[in-house]
Amino acid sequence: MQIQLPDGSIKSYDRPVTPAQVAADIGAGLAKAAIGARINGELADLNRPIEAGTDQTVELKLITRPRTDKTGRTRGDHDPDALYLLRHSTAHIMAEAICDLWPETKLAYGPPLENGFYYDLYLETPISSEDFARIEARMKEIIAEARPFTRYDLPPDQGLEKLEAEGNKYKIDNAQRAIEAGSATLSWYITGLPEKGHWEDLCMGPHVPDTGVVGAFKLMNIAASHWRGDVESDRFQRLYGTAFFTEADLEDHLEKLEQARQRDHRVIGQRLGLFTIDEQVGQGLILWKPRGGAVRSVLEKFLQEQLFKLNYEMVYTPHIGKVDLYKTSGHYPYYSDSQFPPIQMRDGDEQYLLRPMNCPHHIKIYSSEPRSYRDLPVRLAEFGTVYRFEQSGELTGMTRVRGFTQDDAHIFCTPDQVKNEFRQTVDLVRFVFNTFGFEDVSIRLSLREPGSKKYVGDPANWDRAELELREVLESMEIHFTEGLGEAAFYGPKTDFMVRDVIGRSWQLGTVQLDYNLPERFALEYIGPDSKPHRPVMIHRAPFGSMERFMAILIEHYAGAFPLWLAPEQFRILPISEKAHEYATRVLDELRKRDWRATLDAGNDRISAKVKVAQDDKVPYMLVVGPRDEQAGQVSIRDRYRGDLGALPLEAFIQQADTEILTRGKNTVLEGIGSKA
RNA sequence: GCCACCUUAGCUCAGCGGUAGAGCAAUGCUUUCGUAAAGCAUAGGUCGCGAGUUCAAAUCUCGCAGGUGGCUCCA
Repeated sequence: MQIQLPDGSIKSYDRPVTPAQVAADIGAGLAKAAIGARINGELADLNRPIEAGTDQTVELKLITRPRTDKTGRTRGDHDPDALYLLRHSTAHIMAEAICDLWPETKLAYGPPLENGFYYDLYLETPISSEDFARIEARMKEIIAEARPFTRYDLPPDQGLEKLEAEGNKYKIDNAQRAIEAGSATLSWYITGLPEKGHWEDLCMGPHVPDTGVVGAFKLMNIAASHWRGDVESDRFQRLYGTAFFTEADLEDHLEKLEQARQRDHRVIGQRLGLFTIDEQVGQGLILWKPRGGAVRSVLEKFLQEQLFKLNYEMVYTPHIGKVDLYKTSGHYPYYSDSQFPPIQMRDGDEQYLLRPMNCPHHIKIYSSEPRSYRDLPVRLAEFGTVYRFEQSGELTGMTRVRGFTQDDAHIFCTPDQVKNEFRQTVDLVRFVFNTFGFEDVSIRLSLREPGSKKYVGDPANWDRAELELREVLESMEIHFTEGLGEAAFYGPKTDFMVRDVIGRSWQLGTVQLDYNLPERFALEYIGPDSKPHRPVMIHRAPFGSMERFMAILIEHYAGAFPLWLAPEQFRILPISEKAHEYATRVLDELRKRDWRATLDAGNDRISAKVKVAQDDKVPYMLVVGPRDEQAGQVSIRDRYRGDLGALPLEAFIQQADTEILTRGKNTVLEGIGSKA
């Protein structure tokens, strides 16, 4: 058997070996550092025998604990494989500790995650975060014992028999799934040695060699989860934790989490006075304060400018409509659970609904007059506010709310025009995202779940729509993932997803293809043959919703909006009251241009004014004193670059104007560097 | 909606059975100052809301509301 190592070198063996033995053959240092392996790409235990015929070549990559620097931090990037093994094993250690403390615990499932691990378990007694210290203390004991993880395998029937005898239905379920997925055996891991091991868990592995490898860990939080993700099924307690090879790495991780918290749009939104939520107004209802409103208004103007270039037309429609409208559209029968209940009129049976979507209103504008094929595409745009009754536990800041404004538009076009219109809207979304410098955007083709009853319309239309979306994305060479069951109820869509500071993924922009609503509303246009034809609709929103986009934008810039977006673009800081008159003249000059400028007329010292303006993340501070007044200049301070020196007021205005018009591509005094 | 936790001054937080505190912000006065916080003073709180236990509740118990993290959901 040939073992090929990542550097290309080959070692030959005439008998089965384990990665541990290969590591030992290479060197004592490697043997000590190794904690697992990839055998032909598969993650495996260090002591897993490598099975192969004599003439076969096996690729082996040893996974080692990281090298650390003087401070005990991992050097370079963390190895995801090493952390995966470590965290998986830590999950077992936590599970053992919990079973020690609560012997009636029934374990279910405990995988590693990107940043840690969790274990789902069934236990009547609620575990609270106050119990974490006890659990952690027991875990530390297990780690101090440096007990080996020892694997053993049983054939499926014997294994199931054993599990039946133990009576844990969740593990039996796991085992049955493994067998269905084609597992030849069922495996257990003993934390300890077989002859004296006292704790074991059904587990596919792999694991680190022993519990002593875990250098640092922390239980993070506890949440409810459900067996097989089914709300009706048994409720688990899910404990989240994280683990690293060293204390310093763990501390760095916790520090990063704390920094992320400081970037959180809810923290910054409060600090910078961008928005507020009032419980008397209602959960999930955003009140945009003047500074947030300033940003939003720039965003809306920016987008409208783009839309006019693409021949969109603005429309305005009310926030409610009769229930019957939504029966026709399909919203009411299909999604009544997630809508605010209907408004019942005093007399008669009439009911109105707060609209969950804007499309029915726009459809009625389309159908309010006869349409010719010559008029198409018709592109109707509106910053349309919609209301959805999201579950209370789902609401978060500005990212998940109950009332929000979509930068919505509906394109009505002929079947021939679909691909072109779709391509154009995808380009628009990409242009928007590029403008704000979003780089970590993933694109998802959201398709229907085969066999589900969540969708309206003719399957043939669905097939056609899904195929068209796919073809356009491929022709544009866009990399995308597929999301089965993520489609809208009326059609498939392309979603643009970004992550927030906590790592949660949110849908922002969306482009949706819809053959069904034109059908349900019997929309028509007259074709060149003088006969009526059915148009196709594209629903699209580049920002998605103003609220969610704003949230992501706040986090993206950590509240430091670029000049063209900043709620307060300039703040004039007079050195003393003697300069107030000149400062006011400067202020007037900026405001004449509709720029968002303020004057700090307080009697603080200049350094105090600077500090406050820095904290408020104002892009440019204009320091003015007698010197500046005499020279007709302003002393410019940039929030990042500090004191940029002085410029004549007119020259500064010109440079700032360029920075605003180019949306930050050219900044004031760029490249000049030296102080004036 | 489910589970755990949280809710004290505008903000960040301390107090955790004996009747409310700090820093920052605010307001006033002094200072008139050249690039990340000058000094002094004043004001500000039914301790989320409602019950209960107790001689006594911000503190203990229960209910409700809102928030945070997950789960589920997400047109």
